[in-house]
Amino acid sequence: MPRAEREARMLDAAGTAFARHGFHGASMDDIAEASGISKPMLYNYFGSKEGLYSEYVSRSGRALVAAMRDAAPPDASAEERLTAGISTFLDYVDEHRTGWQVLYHEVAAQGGPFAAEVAALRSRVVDMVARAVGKDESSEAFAHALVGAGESLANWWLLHPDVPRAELAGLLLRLAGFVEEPRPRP
Amino acid sequence: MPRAEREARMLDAAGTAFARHGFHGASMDDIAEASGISKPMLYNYFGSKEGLYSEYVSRSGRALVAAMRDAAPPDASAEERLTAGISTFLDYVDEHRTGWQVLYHEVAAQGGPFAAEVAALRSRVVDMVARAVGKDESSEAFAHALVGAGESLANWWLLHPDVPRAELAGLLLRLAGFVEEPRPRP
Amino acid sequence: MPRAEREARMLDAAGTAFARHGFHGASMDDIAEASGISKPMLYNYFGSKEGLYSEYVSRSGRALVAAMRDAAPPDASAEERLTAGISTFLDYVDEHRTGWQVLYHEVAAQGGPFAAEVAALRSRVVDMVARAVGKDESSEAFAHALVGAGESLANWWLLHPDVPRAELAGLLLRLAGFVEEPRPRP
Amino acid sequence: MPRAEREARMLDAAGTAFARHGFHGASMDDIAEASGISKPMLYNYFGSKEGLYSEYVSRSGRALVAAMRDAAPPDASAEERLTAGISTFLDYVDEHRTGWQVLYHEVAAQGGPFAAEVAALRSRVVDMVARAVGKDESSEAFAHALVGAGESLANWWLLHPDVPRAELAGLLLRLAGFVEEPRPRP
DNA sequence: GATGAATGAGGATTCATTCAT
DNA sequence: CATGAATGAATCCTCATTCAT
Repeated sequence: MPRAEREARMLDAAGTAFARHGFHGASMDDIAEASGISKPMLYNYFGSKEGLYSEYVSRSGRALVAAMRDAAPPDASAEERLTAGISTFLDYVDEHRTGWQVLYHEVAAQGGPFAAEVAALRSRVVDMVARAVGKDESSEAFAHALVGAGESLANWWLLHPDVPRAELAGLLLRLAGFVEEPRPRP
Repeated sequence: MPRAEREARMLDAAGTAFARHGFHGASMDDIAEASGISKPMLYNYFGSKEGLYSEYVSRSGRALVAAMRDAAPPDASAEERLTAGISTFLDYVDEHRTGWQVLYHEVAAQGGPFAAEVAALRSRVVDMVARAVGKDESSEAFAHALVGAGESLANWWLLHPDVPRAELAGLLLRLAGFVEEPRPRP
Repeated sequence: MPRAEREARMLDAAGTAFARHGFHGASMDDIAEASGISKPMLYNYFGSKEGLYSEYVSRSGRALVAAMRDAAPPDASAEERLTAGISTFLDYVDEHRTGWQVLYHEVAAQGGPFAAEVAALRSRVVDMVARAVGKDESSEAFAHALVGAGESLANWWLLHPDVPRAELAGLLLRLAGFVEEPRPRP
Repeated sequence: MPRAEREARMLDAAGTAFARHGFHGASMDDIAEASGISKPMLYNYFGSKEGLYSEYVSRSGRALVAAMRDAAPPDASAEERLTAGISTFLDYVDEHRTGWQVLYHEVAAQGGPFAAEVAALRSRVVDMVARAVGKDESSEAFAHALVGAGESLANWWLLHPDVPRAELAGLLLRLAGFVEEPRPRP
């Protein structure tokens, strides 16, 4: 079996276990068994449980950020870039459910040993959003709010899969201020 | 030492440990030592590690929801209620940092044995928000997005304590659609 | 509450717990709760768990041996004494089921810390039997066998309470050699 | 070290500990240390303390019953079969002292979670004896008495090893009714 | 005298990690 | 390389025992 495939299988099994039970709850025994590869190989490839987790989180996060960054051509308008980013984000969540769960969990675990890396990745997303929505002084806070809204909405969507993706994207765009008509003051 | 104080100390130490290491990562030994009370007492008061965690989460969550519900008089307008709720939420996060961390962490752990209770509490917040922002069909999704925005913003604020609370509240209100002037289309 | 009654209640609860769960399996907490008397009292009266157990075993054993010794007048014949002893023994087992269970359990635990006392009590029973069945050289072994037969039969009887007591007594007497007609060689 | 030998060592140490302290009193720590094998191996091989105990009891019991069943050729007479069974039983007790102690102890612990299996094994012995001594209505009780006599005698013999085995066997046979001359009525 | 409340010590069990083959 | 087999170090939990009131 080629090295790359072995690695992929291990990471796959690890992701499933981490998503289901969390870092502490998942056991190396289970991961080894689920991947069909012996425990010493896990250690040979990833050094430790932390190494394995870190690698999984890191890959998932990089994949998400890269996809969002490449979602729109560099010369696109702010609105186009935001639209493409939102769409790509929702695609990612839909297609990499376990990866997303682990990532989001780590976002929430603010102080842990892996939080730094995830925080850095999330910062890049926030920056993208901030650049797209404008440059005034409060845009960083605003971007944080928008990213949180997107995360929450994505999680809600996983429980309500019938809601069409476009509706969610529209909602987020409206939140971001890209609206035909403002919500009238009640 | 009166029974209530002992209990408070244990819950305090437990909260800190859970916030820092998560449920699995925190050990009853450490909690006992940090609270200055012996392990058997933890079991006498809370029955098990799960019981202790559950009690901590439960209290924190109830306190938050109750505070938000009572934030505005019943005859207040939607905007007033939302404003008061946001303000109360930010107060809570500011004053009960560890409680908030544990709660938010549990929001992210979507499948665990305690998630149900936290999910129920969060639902009540979402409902409050949904009622405040209107009744159209997409308001549930919209409310989820707003709540996520608030959570994310609160976490960001904890890292940037100099930002005045009013600014955050204004931002969230604007997101909710209560704005003097819509963001102009760029 | 008079001291004697308190003691009796504690011993009663202890006997039940010991019979049901064994020495190690029974907990002082349970015994205290079952007797309706607080744990410190148990320690005040019996010093330790071992003390409590020992006292219970000791009383039960002494009661059994005393009853058997006094079962027949001193001038009775061997057969009469044996008959009376067997009958008394069966009475005891029937009426003090828990005491008997604990005693027999201790007989079987040959090496434990309480075995010595129980062994001494049992020796006295064996001696009585030995004196009753005769004085030839093998009578000690023979008496041991008879006592074991009685114990086993008593336990069997507890599971088959419909068998009349007289039948068991007859069987044991026949085993002891006091028979009208010997079992014919098949 | 081959797997079988490791297992044997663990069972050996377990037997000693269980015979000396009983199920509850024996600790897995002690068993592991006595066997020179680490605790996790005990769990790997036997699953739990109960599993270990159960396996030890089960093996000991099966060995005893099998030996007794195969002690005589199938076409032997009742007396021959009984003689052979008694002899085999005494051999077993002599050669597997700890196994016997644990088994006998479990016979006395009438209600525990392992009692059922031991009771079933003992029943088979009782049945063998019942078949050997005849078929009248009281033979079950009689067989129970005889088996108890054998057990008690065996225990006595362990404390008096100088008594020749044949003497004990003769005594038991005589009790069973296979005698040249009945004990004369005193 | 009597008890609610407290704890030190230890028990069963699991897990990340590492060799010997 | 690859793995079956092994373990040191925790972890959760319980229990006999003792104070302070």
